[in-house]
Amino acid sequence: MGRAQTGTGARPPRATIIDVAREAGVSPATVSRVLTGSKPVSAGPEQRVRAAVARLGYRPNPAAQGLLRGTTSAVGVVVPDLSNPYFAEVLKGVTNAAQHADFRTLVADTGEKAATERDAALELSRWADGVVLCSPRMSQWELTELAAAVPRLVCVNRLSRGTSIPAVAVDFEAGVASICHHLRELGHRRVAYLRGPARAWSERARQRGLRAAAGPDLEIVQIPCGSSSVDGHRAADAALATRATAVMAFSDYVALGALARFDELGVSVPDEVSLTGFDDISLSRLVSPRLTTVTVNKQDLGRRAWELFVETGADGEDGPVVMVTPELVVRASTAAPADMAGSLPKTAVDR
Amino acid sequence: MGRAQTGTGARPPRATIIDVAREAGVSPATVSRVLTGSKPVSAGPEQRVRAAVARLGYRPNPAAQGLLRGTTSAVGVVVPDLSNPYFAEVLKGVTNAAQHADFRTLVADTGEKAATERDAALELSRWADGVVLCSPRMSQWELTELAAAVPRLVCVNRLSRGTSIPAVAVDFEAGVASICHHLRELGHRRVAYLRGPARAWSERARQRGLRAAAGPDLEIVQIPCGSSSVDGHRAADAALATRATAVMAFSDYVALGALARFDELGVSVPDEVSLTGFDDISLSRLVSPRLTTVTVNKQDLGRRAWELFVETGADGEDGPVVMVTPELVVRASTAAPADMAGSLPKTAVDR
DNA sequence: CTGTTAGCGCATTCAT
DNA sequence: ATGAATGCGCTAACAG
Repeated sequence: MGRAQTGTGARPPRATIIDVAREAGVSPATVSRVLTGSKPVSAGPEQRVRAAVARLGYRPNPAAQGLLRGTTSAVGVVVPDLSNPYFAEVLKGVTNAAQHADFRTLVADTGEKAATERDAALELSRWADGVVLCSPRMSQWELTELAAAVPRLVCVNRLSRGTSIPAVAVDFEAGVASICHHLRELGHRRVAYLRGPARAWSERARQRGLRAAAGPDLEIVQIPCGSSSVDGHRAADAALATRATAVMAFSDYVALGALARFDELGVSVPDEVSLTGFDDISLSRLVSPRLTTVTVNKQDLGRRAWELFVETGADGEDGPVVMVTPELVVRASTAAPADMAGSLPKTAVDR
Repeated sequence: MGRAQTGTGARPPRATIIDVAREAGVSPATVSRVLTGSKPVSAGPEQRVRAAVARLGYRPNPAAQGLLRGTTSAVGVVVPDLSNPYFAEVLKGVTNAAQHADFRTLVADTGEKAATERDAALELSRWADGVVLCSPRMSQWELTELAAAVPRLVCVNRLSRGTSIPAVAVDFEAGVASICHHLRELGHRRVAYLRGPARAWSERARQRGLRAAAGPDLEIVQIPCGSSSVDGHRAADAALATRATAVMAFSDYVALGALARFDELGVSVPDEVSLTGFDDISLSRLVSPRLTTVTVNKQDLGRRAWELFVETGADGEDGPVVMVTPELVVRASTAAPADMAGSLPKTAVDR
């Protein structure tokens, strides 16, 4: 009973370094020296080794190398949800940087469940030299404990005071502040804020920005909401009911959901109500009206996490923290409140 | 010079199975037996081993296990672009299924460059037991050659006639046909098609669907376009210039770009022109008007790829091919052409 | 039921 | 400059 001649049928066993050595008429050690370049090898054997490697299609077994070197040349990335383009972008940033350094990327999706973050990180840490943890939802206490068990743990969008976990994070506080500033300049005095998950570190940071920006000339009304577009869709009515002239969403996703609801309701944006997002996902400039938001380069976030990962390996000293300041991008979803139409000069912005 | 007491400062060396054995007062083999459950172990030693494992926080070294077993319990996934939520979703599907089977996922991003696909797959194949290749752009010839070098290669959205590469793919042909049918039912007779990348397998499949659907009562005008939203934005004017009453986009992304352009132009959808997408990305139901498209469960695609991956390991016989038929979802971006308004009964659909 | 031995594939000693 | 020997951490095959 013969096997198919093409495709996956007959598969020759993988060549080992011994096969190559035999084929080239040298010792395994010489093959290794040629491949790693660790010690000089004279031209003759070198050529024969290279030829044998090519002929056999030999590639060293990473597991064996890892076992010997005690290092894997791999980095783990734990994300709450790969369906969320935000995390997919961060992952891409890490992966690209890692590939550049000849590192592999292992990925785990926790399905937004804080309970599985720990196990996922622990598991990946056995396969990789370290782990990048994106927006971990676990408690501060768990995180600290995890950092003790995982070599080279780097956080994205989660800062931990008192511990030395390296982290790169968006300055949500500053982002929220710039949105508030923008809305106040337009003349808004009462803004509804569509809250994200209460336990999220980024939400708490936003709250700090809100507290700093609130004052006699800017009232913030908090609306429980969530982080998805359907959350935004659901919370839109409550936001409208507050009689606020502007709605500030936790994220672009939430804003887009709210926008869809406003559209269903026949509420015009920005004529009747202004709307802002956060993150500047690609679709925010495609919807109508184009969304005013705050922009952050997610791939860059991932790239910086990689850099931290590399640095951390070097010393293992106190965890450096990189803050990335997002930038306000004013588009068409914000305008002066209806009762002030014409009382302010038109702003010349990216419309 | 003391190290920091918290966080990443002092790190004890990883415990090995020998440490555990010593700690429990047994031999390494017994520890292994307790952990793998390969052979029975009496209660006393078992308890001591478990306690020692917990105390030392021991976890077996996967590299060593892999070396011994000749298998890695990992699967590689190669995608053209992680920024594209389509691929991120497929990746999530694979990852979730893999995690369920206690497999790790390695990911590589080729940056849409066909030239790097081969290397990425080859590289991952050394670290994993096999590779899932998403929408490979490489030539048929390269793909066949790659399949011979990579154990357990599975393709997503790329069928190869003549070879036995297992694959799961969306039935683009049927999807396009159902859109054509829908538009013809509405009364459209002239449709502009915004073409995807000419070399893409999925585009060629769409063309087959188009050829089958075209006829005396349905003319298809081809417009070179691309696969991104900016491509759609750019090609929108040309589509309008054809005087077609409906525009059929290669994908939802392209459609969203075109929609944004129509909005800028003041062209009303669907009153002046109907518009359709393909894929049903989450934002298609949030834009205004909500996009008529064809839906496919991308995570399911990934899950099925995983299943194929598992099956392939079992026999290694001829590659099974799974076709996933997408479903038309009619929303608000399609209607009867303007010159036929009122001449057809309103369709009762998801508006 | 348990301990001892050997070897997975490789890089790195140490000899030559 | 090269070859032979050693061991990374683990599990499977033997012995007891």
